[in-house]
Amino acid sequence: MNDSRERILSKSLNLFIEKGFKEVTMQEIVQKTGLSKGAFYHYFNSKEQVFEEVINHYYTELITPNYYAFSKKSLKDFCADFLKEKKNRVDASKIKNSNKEKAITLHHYFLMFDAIKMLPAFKKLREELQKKELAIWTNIIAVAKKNKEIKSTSSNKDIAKLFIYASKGIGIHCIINKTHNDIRKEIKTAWSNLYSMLSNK
Amino acid sequence: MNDSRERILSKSLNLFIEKGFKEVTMQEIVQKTGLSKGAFYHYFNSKEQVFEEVINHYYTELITPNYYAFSKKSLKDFCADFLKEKKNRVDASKIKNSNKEKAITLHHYFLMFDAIKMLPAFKKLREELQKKELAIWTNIIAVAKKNKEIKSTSSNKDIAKLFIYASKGIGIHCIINKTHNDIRKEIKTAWSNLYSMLSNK
DNA sequence: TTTTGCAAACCAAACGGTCGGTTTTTTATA
DNA sequence: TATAAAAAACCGACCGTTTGGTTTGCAAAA
Repeated sequence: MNDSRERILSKSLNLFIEKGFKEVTMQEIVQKTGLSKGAFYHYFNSKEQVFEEVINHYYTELITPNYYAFSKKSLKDFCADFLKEKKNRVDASKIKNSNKEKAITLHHYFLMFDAIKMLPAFKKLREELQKKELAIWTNIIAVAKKNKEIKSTSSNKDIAKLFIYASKGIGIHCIINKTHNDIRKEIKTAWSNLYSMLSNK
Repeated sequence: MNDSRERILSKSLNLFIEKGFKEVTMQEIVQKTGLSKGAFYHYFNSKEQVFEEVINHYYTELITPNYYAFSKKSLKDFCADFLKEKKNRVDASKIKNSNKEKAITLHHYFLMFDAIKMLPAFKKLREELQKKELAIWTNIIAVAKKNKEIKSTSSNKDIAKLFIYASKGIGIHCIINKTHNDIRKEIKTAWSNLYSMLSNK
């Protein structure tokens, strides 16, 4: 693909993450890319269009887990795989975008909200991903029950939800309080606590 | 207090909730209030100032739980009280502001993020509230352990976190997926699942 | 007569976007 | 392989609109 075009996409993404869609001005985009407004509008019809492409090309894959990498036999392994895969995914997107940021920040959340607001397709994708996530967790819980890895009177789905909700709660909590570096650790301990409550002690 | 001034505050709040700080324009504010720009700037120095006052007077109390209303003896009661008090609080703010909205929406989150970004005092307040929340949960968990209401090898704090994180995860999850009406129900079942996992069955 | 409450006209700056034109690169042809 | 035509890449002045904010003036209350 064209070099300048890619440059615009890349620089725009950084700006969007930094400040959100509305707060980024054309001036800034043009300035960061080193191009002119004319050049920009040669490649894109509008600011909205860059945003949409940026979200589709970059952000979508950032939030899409590769479920095939997860263990399907042990809940304990599944949890570990989940965290590992997520870390890899985030790291990969950082490298790809040569972003110096060390972690997902509150700004990433803003951007996701912008995307949900502005792009119905993205919103739908997210909803489907969440359904899939719940399904896959429910499945591994069922397996773990059968294997006697855990035991509980709660339904598989309800247990799955506890794992998911805990991680999400930790997510916003750490991001809002700018303790991003603790996210993985915090999720790990939360999950292992849940696990020990479920395993027959 | 002056009538027009209050009117500006009230209408601005609704607009801020609907669209977020940046997206609300002066035009809209004066239009909704039925006043003129001159009138607005007679009472306020800037858009930022209204925002700050709106957050301080209305939003702060919306997010501040009245912990005295909670049971200090039984975890089960504490959970119920927590949900009931939260409902009351949200309802009260709705009545006060004659807001027709049925539930906290994604926009409320946006607004909170705006407030965190723009108002350091609000950010601090939130952080303190969260610390307090964790402390009070940890305490009730300790009590419940002593009472043999629950039993677990996990630390009180870790268990407290599970309850808190679950509710927060459910919060964003429901809000993003526009299933606001399920929040209370969802939290209830999540907590009761946690509870049953902790109580000696 | 002074202060309060407000309206309307007004302002500079910033916004996203356009447009006429120039330079650079690619392609076609002789 | 030289050259002309065409297309793609690019520039920056400019446009109309909207932004948050100001100024002026005036009617009514104090």
